Amino acid sequence: MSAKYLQIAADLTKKIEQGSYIPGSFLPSEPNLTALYHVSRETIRKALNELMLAGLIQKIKGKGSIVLSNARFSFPISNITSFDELNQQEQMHATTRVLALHDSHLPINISQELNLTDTAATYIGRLRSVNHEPIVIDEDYILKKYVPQLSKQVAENSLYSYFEQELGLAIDYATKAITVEPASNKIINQLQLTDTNLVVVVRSLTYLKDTSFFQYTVASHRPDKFKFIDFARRKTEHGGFIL
Amino acid sequence: MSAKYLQIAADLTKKIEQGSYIPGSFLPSEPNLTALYHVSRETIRKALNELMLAGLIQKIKGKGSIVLSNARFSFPISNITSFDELNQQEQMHATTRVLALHDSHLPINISQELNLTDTAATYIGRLRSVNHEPIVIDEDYILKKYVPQLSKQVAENSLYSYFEQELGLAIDYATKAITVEPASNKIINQLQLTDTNLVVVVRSLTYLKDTSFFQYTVASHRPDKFKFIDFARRKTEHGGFIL
DNA sequence: GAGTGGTCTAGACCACACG
DNA sequence: GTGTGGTCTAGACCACTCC
Repeated sequence: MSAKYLQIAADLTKKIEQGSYIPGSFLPSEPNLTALYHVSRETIRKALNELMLAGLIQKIKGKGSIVLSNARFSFPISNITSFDELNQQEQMHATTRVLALHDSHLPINISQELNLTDTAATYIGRLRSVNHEPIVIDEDYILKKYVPQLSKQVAENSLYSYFEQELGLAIDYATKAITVEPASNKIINQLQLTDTNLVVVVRSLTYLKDTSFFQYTVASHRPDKFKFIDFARRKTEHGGFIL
Repeated sequence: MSAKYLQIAADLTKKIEQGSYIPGSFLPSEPNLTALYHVSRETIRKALNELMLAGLIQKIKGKGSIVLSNARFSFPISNITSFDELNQQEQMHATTRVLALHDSHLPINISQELNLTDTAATYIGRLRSVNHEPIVIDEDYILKKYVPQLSKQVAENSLYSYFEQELGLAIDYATKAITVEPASNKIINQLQLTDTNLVVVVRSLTYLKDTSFFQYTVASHRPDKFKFIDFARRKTEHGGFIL
């Protein structure tokens, strides 16, 4: 049983997606939602705040909460969604081929930057394809400390669901960097690049809820298949924040 | 006079940045912060939530709020920060050359997608350079409805500070899409690309606080100079959200 | 003035971590 | 058990929008 405000947020999200609330129109006012859901106003406000963060609504003081549209996240890297979860959402026919799976260590620059001593890791190399077109090469380093063993079968499916559901690991946040770089010949061949030697590289450092570092990933995307969509709210000045 | 919780968030942020609170250590507990700042616990929690969103701390139930580090946003597209604001933050010597400034209209695909009729806009083309190296070509379409006139002088400086401080426009959020595409010959020349014809294209739709569409921007970056860094929290399943 | 969202309070109960 | 963060309440006052 999750928190009330999350249930309310999920319910409102569903109603927006189903069209019960039309983009451009206003949601019921906070006092009205308070009555509808039989909760206090602060709880309603927490729920609406979730919709704000998701870019689904915009609140206007003195007027109300307006339903936004166009907020389509077709490749939401910003939410740590993995390839397999995307696959299900986007209804595309994707395949994953495991190219390598063996014991290894974190790259030195990473373990140095993070000040880690226990760098034993499992290395996984995977080629993801959509409709028989190679899209991205994922290279993962997963710390043995948290995942001692990994099978090829798991690697062919979703690592994240295995980590979370089978191992009970609580994945929580990540820092990601996107750059464009020349690819190695190996990757050029694997992605079947012909016109260019450039790939989009997304490097991720993933952490657990207890802030321990857990996984390093380098994803090399075909540049013509890469798309990243983001919703951003403007920071205010002088130490201000998003609201 | 901004809200208490924002002042507290700004104060805590300052103390983290100054090193009063060390990465890896815990902040004072919420009851302690309540006493320190003489506010209620919910107000403290709103402040801490801002630090969470900014990736500065991580809260662990039953333990406390731990100070994170490593979260360095060297090119935070995800916060709508503009080139000029970045310039000041990053201490780099940057120049802006205005290549074009004339009346125009929004591209048809944009006005159709957004269902706009009043598409009169000012077109601005600008070349941004750092240390005499061309980095990015910005092409802006700014609706005349909100900004009837624009001078070359304003375009050479920060459009955003002009919009916000001179015109009092409240810029609030944007959707952004990042792709990699072949560039036109014109842009290839302007960015002095030699090894490749690919550029990183960041398209932005910017909106005001009242949800009215305001500006369309196409930024074409030299691929070797492009970097995007992001901090992301994991979405929970079944309609769940970030927290 | 009536209705809206923005902020804040003082208290309560719960779940989790640790000794 | 004690301390921590997570949630929720019922009320209050303010600023803004619109009539």
